[in-house]
Amino acid sequence: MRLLLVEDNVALADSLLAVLKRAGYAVDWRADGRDALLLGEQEPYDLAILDLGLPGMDGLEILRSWRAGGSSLPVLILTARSRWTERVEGLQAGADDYLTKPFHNEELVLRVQALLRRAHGREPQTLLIAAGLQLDEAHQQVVRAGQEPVSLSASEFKLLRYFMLNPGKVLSKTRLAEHLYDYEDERDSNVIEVLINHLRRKLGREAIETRRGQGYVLVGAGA
Amino acid sequence: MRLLLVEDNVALADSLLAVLKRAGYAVDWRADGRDALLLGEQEPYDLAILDLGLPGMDGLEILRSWRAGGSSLPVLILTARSRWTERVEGLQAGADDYLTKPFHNEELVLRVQALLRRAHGREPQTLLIAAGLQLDEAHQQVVRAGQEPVSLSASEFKLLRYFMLNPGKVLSKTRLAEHLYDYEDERDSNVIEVLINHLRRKLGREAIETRRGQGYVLVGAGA
DNA sequence: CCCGATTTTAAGGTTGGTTTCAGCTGGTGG
DNA sequence: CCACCAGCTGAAACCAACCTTAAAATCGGG
Repeated sequence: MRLLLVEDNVALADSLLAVLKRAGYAVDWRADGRDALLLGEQEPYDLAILDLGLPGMDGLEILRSWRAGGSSLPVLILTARSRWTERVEGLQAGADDYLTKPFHNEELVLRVQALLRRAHGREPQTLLIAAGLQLDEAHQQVVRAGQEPVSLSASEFKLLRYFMLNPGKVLSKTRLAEHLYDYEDERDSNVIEVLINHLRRKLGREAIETRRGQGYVLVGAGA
Repeated sequence: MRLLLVEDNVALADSLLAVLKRAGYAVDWRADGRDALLLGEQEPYDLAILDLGLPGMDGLEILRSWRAGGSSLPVLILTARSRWTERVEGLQAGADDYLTKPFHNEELVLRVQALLRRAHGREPQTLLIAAGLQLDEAHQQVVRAGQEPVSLSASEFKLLRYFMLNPGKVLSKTRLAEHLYDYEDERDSNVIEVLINHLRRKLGREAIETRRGQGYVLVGAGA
């Protein structure tokens, strides 16, 4: 799988490069819009990640230009939260998905995976399986092996997904909070505790163990 | 292994130098940011340790500059007080790990080891092995060769880790206390004795020997 | 704009880890 | 052999982390 990353912020680009490579993709990076435009036409990429605030040539122009040339290259757009009207424009211009900054690395990888699967004609398989649970991204619900589906709220879902991405690991409250809320403000609250409580109610008390002073673990296979 | 230490506080730098050298690394030290920037570009270091509060040029700038130049030098960041926005910036700027001051010397050495291993493609192994025990930092657990994992409380764990970092050595109660509690007031209590008692209960009575008037030793391999 | 659902805050209760304490044990020197 | 001192140990007291519940704020759809 070969990706093209178009991003002018060097620091961010570097970090994304690292993440994507670790996720097993070959990634080319361009900071300049014009370069990217050409590259995207010439090289057989499987997907492009496009930042909208670019020097030289705007991300949207690049996208429109590709689409005008008949390319169906899957495109994931990165946009700052402040201007999410861009998102609409982006989708109209032919983007396949978008992600607002700041975002979490896991989120990006998930989107990329989903897009690639979709591009390969497969149903974007959205079932994440761990600890005896199946998590269905499309319907925001969870199923325990052979039981009724459980419906979760948005944040319960996010939290559980993070657990399922790290099965068996001890996750600190801080880390969970960091993942749930796009970094920024430090929170002094017990939101996480409350959410854990909700999850335990819905999944069974034993599903999540607490390791005092360290964090929580989603426990294995379980009955 | 050759490290670059960038730290402007002379006292701290001195102490870190000593620690790192004792751990078997060759270390160059620079207090000035600009110097460090150049050095990091010119010399083939295996890892850099970077303080964020620097005169001349900020640690983050240095890091960004290195990354912009294409360097993949592993970087460990030191930051005061868990001002975690700094930390996020740091990681985004391409740092590989961070440590908040104050920290214990052993902690630093452990991180450095982990980073070096990771940089060499190995799984960042978190298993500390000594005296027939395996100590797993990630899960805060201890396993005796081929037996059930033993669950330890936070302070029991810290104490045992210190023993395992100094296998076979006689450690005085004072020294253990110093290590357990960030060098504050001299305590007149038997906390250590109590903790030793707990450890003996969980690991077996013979695991720790008493040297009357001197301290304790974690005893060797055997049964 | 209103209503129901979700998210966040707040408060009090519970649990379990840490520290202290008091009495005990056993080695050591006189 | 005794007295003393370092260390041992169980239990109480204390404290911080965590749980739980409910009410307040916020969000989203109609």
